[in-house]
Amino acid sequence: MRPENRRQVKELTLFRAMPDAAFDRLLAGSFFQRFPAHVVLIREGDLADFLHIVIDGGVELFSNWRDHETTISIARPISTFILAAVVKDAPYLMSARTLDASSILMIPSENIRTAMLDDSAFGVAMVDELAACFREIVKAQKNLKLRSGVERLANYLLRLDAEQRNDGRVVLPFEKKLLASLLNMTPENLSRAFATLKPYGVAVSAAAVEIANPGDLRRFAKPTPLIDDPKS
Amino acid sequence: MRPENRRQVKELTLFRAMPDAAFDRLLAGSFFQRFPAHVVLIREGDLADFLHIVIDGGVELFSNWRDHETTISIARPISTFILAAVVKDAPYLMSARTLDASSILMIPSENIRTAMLDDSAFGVAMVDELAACFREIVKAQKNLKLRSGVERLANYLLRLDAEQRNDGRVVLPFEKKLLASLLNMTPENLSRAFATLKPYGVAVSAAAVEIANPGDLRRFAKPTPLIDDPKS
DNA sequence: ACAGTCGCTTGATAAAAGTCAAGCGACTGG
DNA sequence: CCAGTCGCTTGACTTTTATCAAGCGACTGT
Repeated sequence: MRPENRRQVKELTLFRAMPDAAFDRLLAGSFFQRFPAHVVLIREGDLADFLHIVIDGGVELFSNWRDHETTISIARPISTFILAAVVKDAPYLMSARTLDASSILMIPSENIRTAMLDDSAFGVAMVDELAACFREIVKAQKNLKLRSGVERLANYLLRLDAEQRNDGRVVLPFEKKLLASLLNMTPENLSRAFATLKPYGVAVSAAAVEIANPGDLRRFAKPTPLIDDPKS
Repeated sequence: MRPENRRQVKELTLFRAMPDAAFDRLLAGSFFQRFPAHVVLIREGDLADFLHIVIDGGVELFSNWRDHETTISIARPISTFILAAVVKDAPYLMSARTLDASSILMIPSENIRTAMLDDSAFGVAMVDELAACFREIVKAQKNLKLRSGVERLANYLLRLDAEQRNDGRVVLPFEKKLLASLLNMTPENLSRAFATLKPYGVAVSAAAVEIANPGDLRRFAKPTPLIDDPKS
């Protein structure tokens, strides 16, 4: 791991308040590793030996049941994933695979748990992180239960537009197939959902999406901070 | 609040390790209140002033968007709810209403946050609680995204059967209307879902459900600990 | 006792989402 | 260069789910 990466990780709210020496102890026995795209990092049901942190690239968290598979979320740098399994010392509930070539830092679960007991500020940071994760997934749950597929897509596009701030020109950050799985629809259905949004000024060509008039789309999508605002 | 109630709350994993004096400080400024059925305790979007704990009765956590409403979860004694909003000092993401006549203990958010800073063992307990909540809702998400309505019902019945341990005789703990909302279907559809399960030995009469042969239902429902086991 | 409401069920119908099949264009490896 | 694969789209069709309407029985308040 390059010193710059160490610095980036240390900047996470989770570790920011930690004394340098404690952070070094935390990292003892960690691995920093580069993986190619589409490598499975974690299989659901396995025991949570390591806390994972995406330093570079991207990771898909997904799950299977019978012959179905669904994407739960996408982890982008710099962020942790599967924190909850680590603190509970329990089996992972989700699998994880790299989206692109990615750098991953793996910290032994044991280190996290002991650091938490030693350092109450770190405990507080963990509480904060877990609460944030919980709220994210509650929003995802509401999104899923209260909205139709087309509505989920419309609101997703508005979020991208807000993130990318490029005046209605949005580029999808990954394959449509994956987007479909994240939004809980089939790829065929996603295609049709884009077509449905055409009258609201949405034009797609490959990964580039143009939102002619965000106001129109907004009136259709009816976003609310209690579902769509990443903070809050 | 009766001394017995205090003892029950103190028994929660969240508070168990806390010294008695600290627990008293935590409860300073708390309210213990009885509410009739169907009273709204919390409105989503409001600021999280209090941590709520169900001492008796039951509470439905739900959410609205446009003209839709959905149940996110049910809180039964003795348990906390909306913990995440409290620690983030953020708006509630869900509304809450009593299901039956209920006793609720309300602890000022501020007390929780200061207790967390003062007492690192309490911080650890909070981490544990939040991680458990997170894992619960991840399972709910998988349940929702990977299974059909009938499959969700079948697995729900199996869980009730395991909880109630009454040899295939199960009693639904609340109205079918609410169950439908929890399972993300309409009441009409829930009726039909019960009918669909008839060939697998499921017979309904009002709130009483008889599972003639749990093995049959199990083969249909294909439960997995990674979705259906409340612990794990 | 009675009208009124409410929870639940059933049937008919409509809308949403999934499946199957085909085709197109981009990339990939021999 | 070419065959093969893969992501994506479109069309036809099926299945699932929601909506609308009606009816039944239990409970409620007058």
